[in-house]
Amino acid sequence: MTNKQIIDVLYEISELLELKNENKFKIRAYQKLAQFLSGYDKELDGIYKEKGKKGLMEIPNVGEGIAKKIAELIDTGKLKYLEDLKSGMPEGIENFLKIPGMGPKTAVTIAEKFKIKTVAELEKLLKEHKLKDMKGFGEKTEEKLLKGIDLYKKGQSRKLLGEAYPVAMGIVEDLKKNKHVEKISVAGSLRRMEETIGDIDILVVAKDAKSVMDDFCSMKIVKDIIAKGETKSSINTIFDMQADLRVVAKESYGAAMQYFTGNKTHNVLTRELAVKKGYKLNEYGLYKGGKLLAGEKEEDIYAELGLQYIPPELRTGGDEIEEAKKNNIPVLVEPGDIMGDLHVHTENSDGIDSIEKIADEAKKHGYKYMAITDHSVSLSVARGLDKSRLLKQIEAIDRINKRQKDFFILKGSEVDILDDGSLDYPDDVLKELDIVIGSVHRKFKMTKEEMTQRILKAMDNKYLNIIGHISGRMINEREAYEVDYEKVFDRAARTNTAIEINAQPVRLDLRDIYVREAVRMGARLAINTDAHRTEQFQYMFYGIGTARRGWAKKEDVINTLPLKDIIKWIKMKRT
DNA sequence: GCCGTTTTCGGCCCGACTGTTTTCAGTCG
Repeated sequence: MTNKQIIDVLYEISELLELKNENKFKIRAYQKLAQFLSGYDKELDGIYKEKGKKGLMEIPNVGEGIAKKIAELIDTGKLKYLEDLKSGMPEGIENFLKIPGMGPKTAVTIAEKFKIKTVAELEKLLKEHKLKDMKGFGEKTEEKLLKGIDLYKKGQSRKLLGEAYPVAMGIVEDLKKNKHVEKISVAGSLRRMEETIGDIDILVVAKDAKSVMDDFCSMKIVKDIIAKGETKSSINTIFDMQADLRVVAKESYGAAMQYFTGNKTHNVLTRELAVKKGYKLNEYGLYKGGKLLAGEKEEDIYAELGLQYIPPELRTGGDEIEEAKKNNIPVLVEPGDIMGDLHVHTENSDGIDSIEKIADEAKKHGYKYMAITDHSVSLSVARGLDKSRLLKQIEAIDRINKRQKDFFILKGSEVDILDDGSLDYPDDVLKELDIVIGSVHRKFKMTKEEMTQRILKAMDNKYLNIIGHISGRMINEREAYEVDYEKVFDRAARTNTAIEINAQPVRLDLRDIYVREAVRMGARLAINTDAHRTEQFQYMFYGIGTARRGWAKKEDVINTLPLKDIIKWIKMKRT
């Protein structure tokens, strides 16, 4: 049983309890744990099989009640408690909760009164105005729910970080034109650099809030206005993403940033900490009695709570607050630390730009080096290079390198890791290269054990320096194949092989929770864009965000090294 | 249902906006 399956069950229970109008703290207990587990890098299945129920109870937010349920789930694949909850419910009612604007109260009332099970039936009722006579139910509510059903039908899957960020930046640029805007920033999951984004949160400091609200609600990309108030507005955009704007006074900017950046659990934890100290924390400031202790700067809020500053990417409601108490938050890797990109494709395989153009672009990004890593011979769909084409490319790169100072192109390849773990070029070809990435591109459906052995064997090749996009996942498109990460990281640390954080928005692979595990185990990372055109160099930003979410420091990442040190590092494995 | 420099019971974060409410419930983040 995977963590994800358990997390889904926990959420399902919390939804059903909500529908039953159960104690809200009980509901929160399930949600809290579900959220905690989504950032947890250990497999519950393994913990239970090794240490039993007791082991489960060592996990934060797991007590006796839930430990018992998880144990039953792992043992039998089923949970009686959940089935009982479901059996007392109108069938299909959980779907109603997925409609924006529809909460548990409305869902239960409607389902019970009209005996309907599907969203289609609900839509029909709404269109026939059958619900209008219900208490507290007017025309506007009817309209709101119909809009909600439209959104539901589109399947509001979360957008990729790389899709949402440019939209958010567009909004920021638009709003900056308003002369009342003193400060503006993205917040929420975007600022936390989550791999997928539900909606765009933007925070503004302005004296004339109304004028900013007006501008926000009349932007070209506005599809419809969900809410418009004095300090808060929400819109739907033509990109099928919701955007929320908050306007606060200057003295509350830090408090508001703190409040709108943390995920729900992080915020609850910080506010609980405030209460324990006899303070109150809200989006306007940290207060003791009526007195404002901190508000303008985010840093001050954490300091007054007795915490080290917690970077946005770490505010996930995991153990970051405990670590901040102990001053254990590391200095995380930053964009300025990156010295070069080690995974780039050219027109010679499935990229579109020439080596020269790519090199020029890399220099513009302030890089000191880069690696050209086209595909290897087996990957014919990507026009992988055979030996003679690869040797020709090597010569070409040598010629270009002779012409330039202060920038160096490493001759590389993204070599296929074949089914048996051998590499797609023989060693006498590999040794002509400066750097080698090994990637799995085919035969994803192996068992976990087989896939792990395949990758371990590849790492034992002394010419292999980096494992590329290790899980093969494509967010919202393709599931990751299973790998035993602990074994891979251990081997990586011992063989001087780096694990890639592939910065393509659809990949972000190695993902955040495993980055942290890799760092703990002493494996090095390489943050690469896997660019197939020069515009994709900007993806580096997303890769760094993922690294930061995994608590990675500059020294954990090989492409923060100066050229001579990275060459030294590669040679270490070859000798 | 979890949790404890307020330990085994009694707490458990805080506020904005909307619709239809004549004082507030429901939803959302």
